[in-house]
Amino acid sequence: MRLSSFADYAVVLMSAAARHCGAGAGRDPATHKHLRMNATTLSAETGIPLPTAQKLVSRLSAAGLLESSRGTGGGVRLARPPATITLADVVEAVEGPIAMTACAEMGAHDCNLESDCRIRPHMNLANDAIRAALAGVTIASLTRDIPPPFAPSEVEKQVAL
Amino acid sequence: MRLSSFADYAVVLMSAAARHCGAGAGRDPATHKHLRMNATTLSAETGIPLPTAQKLVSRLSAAGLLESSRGTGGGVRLARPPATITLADVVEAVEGPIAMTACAEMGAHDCNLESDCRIRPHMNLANDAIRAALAGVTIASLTRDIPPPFAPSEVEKQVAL
DNA sequence: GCGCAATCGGACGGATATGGTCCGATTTGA
DNA sequence: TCAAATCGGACCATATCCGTCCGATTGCGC
Repeated sequence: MRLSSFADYAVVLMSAAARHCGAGAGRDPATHKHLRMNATTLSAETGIPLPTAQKLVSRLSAAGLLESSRGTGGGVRLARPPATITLADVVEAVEGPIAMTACAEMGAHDCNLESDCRIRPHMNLANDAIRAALAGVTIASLTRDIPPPFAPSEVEKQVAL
Repeated sequence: MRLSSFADYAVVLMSAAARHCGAGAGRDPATHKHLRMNATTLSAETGIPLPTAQKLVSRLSAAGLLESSRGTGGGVRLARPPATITLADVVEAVEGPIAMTACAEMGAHDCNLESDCRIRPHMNLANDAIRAALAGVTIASLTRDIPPPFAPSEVEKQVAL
């Protein structure tokens, strides 16, 4: 009943990305510097190990939450406004569909007594409630509240910052 | 974001136990047969592998959800009325405290920037919502609805019943 | 009072999934 | 055209979880 550390990291990473470069923010015409973030920058800022950050960027891009540009000066940026991205989106991007029981998954019909299952509708109800809870929190809301520059939710085994 | 198969099984097992022997149901004075369920019976009825069912019984007993009696004719029964046992209780019994992030756990203070964490309160909010969703479903509600004698929620790799 | 049988309880080993590391493919800028 | 920097995917170590087994304990029958 705990989300994977990947999902946890993903939330932190998306939050950091939202703080620096919103959707549509290409490059600053004045400074001519890129507003995009790359995996290295995000890693340094959040404390997430670089390889893990790269993997997360990859998955989040594949899920359509980040837009990536390759080559020199490339990087990633949010594909949508932070207010339209929810925790449910992020979690599903890295962990797959939110389904507490295997029953609840899309095309899963492995349950041998599926038609007679009494507790399944209740499970689905709870499942929907959980998804709604996650969908109620947007990335935008995570960037508000407290000023400090960075704030990893958990960097347990990270000794040195 | 999926609960372990242990937790899934535990729900099925508790549901089966509630269907047969409610709290306080000792032995039937007429038939002189025990109303208690043992791990073997529960296993046969739910399709849960016997060793796993034993393990679940053990954990659920330790958590105070089941009362176990050893020796010949022993077995287990619900420690409380089914209406007072929720999915949250069962899940916590077998999976530990419901905490999406490591931050949210009881005595976890591993986050190196704990005081500055901006997303933690939001996570806790979502966490509470999830727990509330699970706490809203009682074991008693799982025994209603549909008549068939048994109904495992998922017995994926179980070929023969 | 004693032995037996049945049960719970904990310990061990294998398997799956996760997290971390590395190298190659691709693209932009000079 | 060359070179640098980036994303993308493949590989391996680790940890957790699941399934199996054996021992400890208790109550019944003799």
